[in-house]
Amino acid sequence: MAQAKKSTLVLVAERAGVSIASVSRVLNGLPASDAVTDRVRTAAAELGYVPDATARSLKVGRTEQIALAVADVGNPVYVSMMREISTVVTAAGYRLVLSSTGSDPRDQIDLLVGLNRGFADGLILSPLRVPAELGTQLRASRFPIVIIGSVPPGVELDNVRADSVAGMALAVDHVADQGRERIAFVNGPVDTVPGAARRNGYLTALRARGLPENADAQVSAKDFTYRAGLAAATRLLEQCTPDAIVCANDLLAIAALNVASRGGLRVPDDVAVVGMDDTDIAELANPAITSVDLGATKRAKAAAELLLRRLDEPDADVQQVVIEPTLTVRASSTRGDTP
Amino acid sequence: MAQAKKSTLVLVAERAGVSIASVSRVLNGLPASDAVTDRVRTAAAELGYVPDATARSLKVGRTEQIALAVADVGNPVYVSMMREISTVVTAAGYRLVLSSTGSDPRDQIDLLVGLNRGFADGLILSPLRVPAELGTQLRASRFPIVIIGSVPPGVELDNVRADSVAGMALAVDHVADQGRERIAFVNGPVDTVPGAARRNGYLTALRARGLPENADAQVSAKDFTYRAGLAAATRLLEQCTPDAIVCANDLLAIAALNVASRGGLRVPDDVAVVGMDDTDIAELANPAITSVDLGATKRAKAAAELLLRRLDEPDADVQQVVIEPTLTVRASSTRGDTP
DNA sequence: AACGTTCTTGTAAACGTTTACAGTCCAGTT
DNA sequence: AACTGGACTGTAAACGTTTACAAGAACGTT
Repeated sequence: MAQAKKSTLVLVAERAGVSIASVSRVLNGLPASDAVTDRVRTAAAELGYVPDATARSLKVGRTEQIALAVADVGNPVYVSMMREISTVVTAAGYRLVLSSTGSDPRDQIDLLVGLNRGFADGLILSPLRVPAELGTQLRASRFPIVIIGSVPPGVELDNVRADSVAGMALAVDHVADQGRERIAFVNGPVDTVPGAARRNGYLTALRARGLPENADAQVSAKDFTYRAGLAAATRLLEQCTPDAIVCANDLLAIAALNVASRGGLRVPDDVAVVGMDDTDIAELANPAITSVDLGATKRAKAAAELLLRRLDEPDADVQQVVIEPTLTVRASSTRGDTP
Repeated sequence: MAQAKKSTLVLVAERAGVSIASVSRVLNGLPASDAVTDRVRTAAAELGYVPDATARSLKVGRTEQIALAVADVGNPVYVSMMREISTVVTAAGYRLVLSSTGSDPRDQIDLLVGLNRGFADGLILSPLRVPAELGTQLRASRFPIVIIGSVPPGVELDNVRADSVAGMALAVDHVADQGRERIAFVNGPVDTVPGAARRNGYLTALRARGLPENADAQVSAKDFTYRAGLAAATRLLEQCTPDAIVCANDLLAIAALNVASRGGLRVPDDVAVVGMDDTDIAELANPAITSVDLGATKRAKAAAELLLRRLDEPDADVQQVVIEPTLTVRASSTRGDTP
């Protein structure tokens, strides 16, 4: 039935009494006489022959692998992206190679030169930070790359983006519509791409609404994590008394929620909390957290499809997709009549 | 500086005026004269030469890739395992290929025959369910495999296991030591490997403690998810009034926590809640959830190291590692004086 | 001065496929 | 009977490396 030795085309060919070309043809469904087809099929089955992926890759110039690089494999947003990308690319017959680019910006560079070794046919990259050298490396790549997030200046690549400004507006408008006016903001690090974008969105939304910007009502966690969020939210509530807290992240939102309610504030009656990304954990907070979905899975799906398309037609026009955010209202922001 | 065409050994050799063998030797650090070394180095740099991974793999018979197969890329436990495995194997110079084996048991089989195509040098497999055919396929594999979880009967493979019985005992003893006697259990599906093991652990712990088994105090969620947990916990609290709820999972635990507190029960005063796996989310529940760490990251690390070791010495003895569980006590189970 | 060492380099084969090309065979034409 | 064409099959060359082997150079030894 199955065996422990590896068997090759020539073994199958010998056993079937044909040339290796014929074996290859039969196994790839190219035309062959019934007699040869039969002999090859049974020989291959008897030997438990499985074609070698590496040899095939070398010959046809494709690895059937797609690389995915995210900053932190553990982050819930990336997790949902990974899951989505994984299903899309495996459905298309590709394997997924996972690279965690960590916090070291050099990792991204290393990855890109690594990509030029040809271990994958294409790359989906979601950079947290965008150092200058990344741009030059991106431009020098021989392989298709699609970016989740914004591309460095001067780089022409397929990319898919969230609309942070619209997302923040959704959050701010939602609580402002309830008559809340002291809308605070718990951000992540401002020197990251999402951190900068969300800060910009928050300020724009405030301005559009005619609400004052108040420096005391803004804090930045030193990370997009729960721990960092606890510290930031504590700081925030020491320096102001908001009636709504908008957060750059669901983890930060849960932190804010817990700090607030442990501090004796009632959520949502005294203060509303709104998160962002609408990850699974938004639902399991108590009360469940209203969250702006920036379309992580949609972005992931779009990115995967963009890459697959470019692998099909390498010379197609560069495409840019923007995913519109949506608001999922839950108990943390609905006074009185909880849904 | 960098270029868009792929350059090969022969291009570098021509430019340096030496043979491809010399280029290969220089680039691999084998002895060569200073003159040749210099010429090759500069030629390679000028051309932006990067060796082709596929060709190298074909020649040396290694892909420098390790495959990881988990049931659900989205599950927090698997996420932390992934993260750990990712760091260990990349530190050792391997890339990580991710396969989600989903719920379809055929996926695992497909993966194993796929592995025989040689796209990876080894596999780390964490099967949720273990159909009979999996055993025969595992035995037939030409490549090193390490199992996270228990191995099918008759299969000799490196593996690393959690000690569910000890873990459950930790949970049950913890609440029983507080004088709680009506200790309920929210499990996941019993037809899964962890589901069965945890159920067994719960019953064993109860017995060891001299506590009665009560069918009404046990429910199984149809999934290890929060949603399923809500339904199961609701059912549980309709059919009994426990003073402690032990859960097979942190997600299930948070569900139980929320159902209980929304039902007017005070946690931990009226009822203690204990989770399992000690994932990140245990900490962000309110109150934070006491959880038994079954050592997911330790298991992941051990599995990765086992695989690396076997890749080094293929004929080493089969090794089996058991990770001891630990209990992290948090607010959800500590009456009165919260830590 | 001839010889053995040692060090360096080139030639060529191999890894396991795919595929262009040429050859064979056979049927159908003229 | 010779010829054309089609359908099939085999030969051999790639893909880009690594590496066994042999050949050559440089050197010290007798």
